[in-house]
Amino acid sequence: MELSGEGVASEAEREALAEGVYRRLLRAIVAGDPAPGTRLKERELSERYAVSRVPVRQAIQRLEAEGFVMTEPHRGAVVRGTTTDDIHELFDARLCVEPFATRIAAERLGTGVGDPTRLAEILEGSREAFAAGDEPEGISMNLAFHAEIVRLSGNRTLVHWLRPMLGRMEWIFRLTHEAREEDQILEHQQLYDALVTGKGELASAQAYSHIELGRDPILRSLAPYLD
Amino acid sequence: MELSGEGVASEAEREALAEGVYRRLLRAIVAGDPAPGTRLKERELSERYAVSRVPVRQAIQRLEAEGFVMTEPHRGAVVRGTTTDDIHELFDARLCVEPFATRIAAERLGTGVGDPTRLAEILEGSREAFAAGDEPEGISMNLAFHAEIVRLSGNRTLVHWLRPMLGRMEWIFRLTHEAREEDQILEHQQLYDALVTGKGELASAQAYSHIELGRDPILRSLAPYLD
DNA sequence: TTGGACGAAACTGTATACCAAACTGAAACG
DNA sequence: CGTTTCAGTTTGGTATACAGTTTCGTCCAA
Repeated sequence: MELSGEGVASEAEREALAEGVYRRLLRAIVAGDPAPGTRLKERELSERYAVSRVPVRQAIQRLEAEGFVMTEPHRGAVVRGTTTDDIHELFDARLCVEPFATRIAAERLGTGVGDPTRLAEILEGSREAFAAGDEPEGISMNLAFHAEIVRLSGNRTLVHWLRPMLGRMEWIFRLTHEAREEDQILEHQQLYDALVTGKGELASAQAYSHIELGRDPILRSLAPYLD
Repeated sequence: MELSGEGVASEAEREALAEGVYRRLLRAIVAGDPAPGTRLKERELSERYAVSRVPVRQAIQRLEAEGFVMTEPHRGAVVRGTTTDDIHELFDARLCVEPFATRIAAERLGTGVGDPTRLAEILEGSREAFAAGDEPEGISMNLAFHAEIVRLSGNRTLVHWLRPMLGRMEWIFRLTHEAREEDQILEHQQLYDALVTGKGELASAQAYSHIELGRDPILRSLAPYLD
């Protein structure tokens, strides 16, 4: 399951080297290897990935735009730590985008615009992954479910906004193992039902509470990792 | 009135050259000089701005992340044209962010968090600018009003999302002269009153209808410029 | 011993030159 | 008239160099 690069196909193969560095670096940061606070040194990275400094800088610039690193003049990029406020900000931002996108997606699906097939496949896939005990795959699938809903809203801007947030969510879930597996699947199923039957208001409200239900457990589980 | 660079001070002086190229290029695009469809040639720009290709590429990358240009592999960046769908997408995205941020800002202000002074100054400034017949300044002020509300939500992610949208709004207003001056000022005043008295629900609803009221006039005025 | 001044090393920000791959457009050809 | 080829242009990427900052360790002095 490829998390990034959905919906914005043109970006996928663009600028191969910088793209590759970005992808590997993001994966590494999400995995926690360059720990928060670590300075990302251009020369070091360019040697590690066997490219010149240019693609490295492009990748870092993109990571900064998406909020994963912070750069200061002449001091380069450091991996951003995460505070309680950051988590709240993340969840608030999701509450802003996802219920809104869900309503639009439901209204579109209700009038026959858009195809919920992929959404159903993802939902089924996450069920199978968790049943098989493959937590990482289940997490990816769950996040892909959210991404697919926003994609079904047909608004590329919202898709664009969601992507880095899902990266942070992946980081959170991998760190905490706080997947709320059964609850999530149940809520996703209800959300799916409301979506495909075109019940925009209901679907939106369910998306809202689904996100909000995750906040406190995550804040508790994440507490030891927060700055 | 500086439109960009509010709220994210650290980005202001960072990477001076690339920042300058970005700023001048964005200003030029918003002004319509490199018309939509124009290819942005790195060498040409680096000569025009008397810098090397590196800062130019950084600026272009940023413009792409914010949606002002589109790049394809080995074909470089072209200024994005605007379609009717783009306008709808822009307004939908604003409807997503601004009412949400407005509610939070109102609730914060209602509990004494945050300072509405700057908001009041901006509102007064726009009134004066329009009274003095300075339309560009009035437009900038009006957009700054929206930016300030989102800033008062305290959510940097939302601020980050809003910035490029205001750039596009500025482009639209300068092109169409569709400022709805009196209506805008009146609606802004009502919005301000609801905000400072902590009426989150009301303020949010007013933000929503304020944005929605602009959509149709703009679509009509903008029709000749759309692809 | 501790505090601060000093200097070298490291790193970023930028410029320049260069190469390969890909695209473009026009001429040549069937 | 349509297709193909080919040279020029442009981007994507690399290597290298250098100035300005920051960082860090050392050394001197109180």
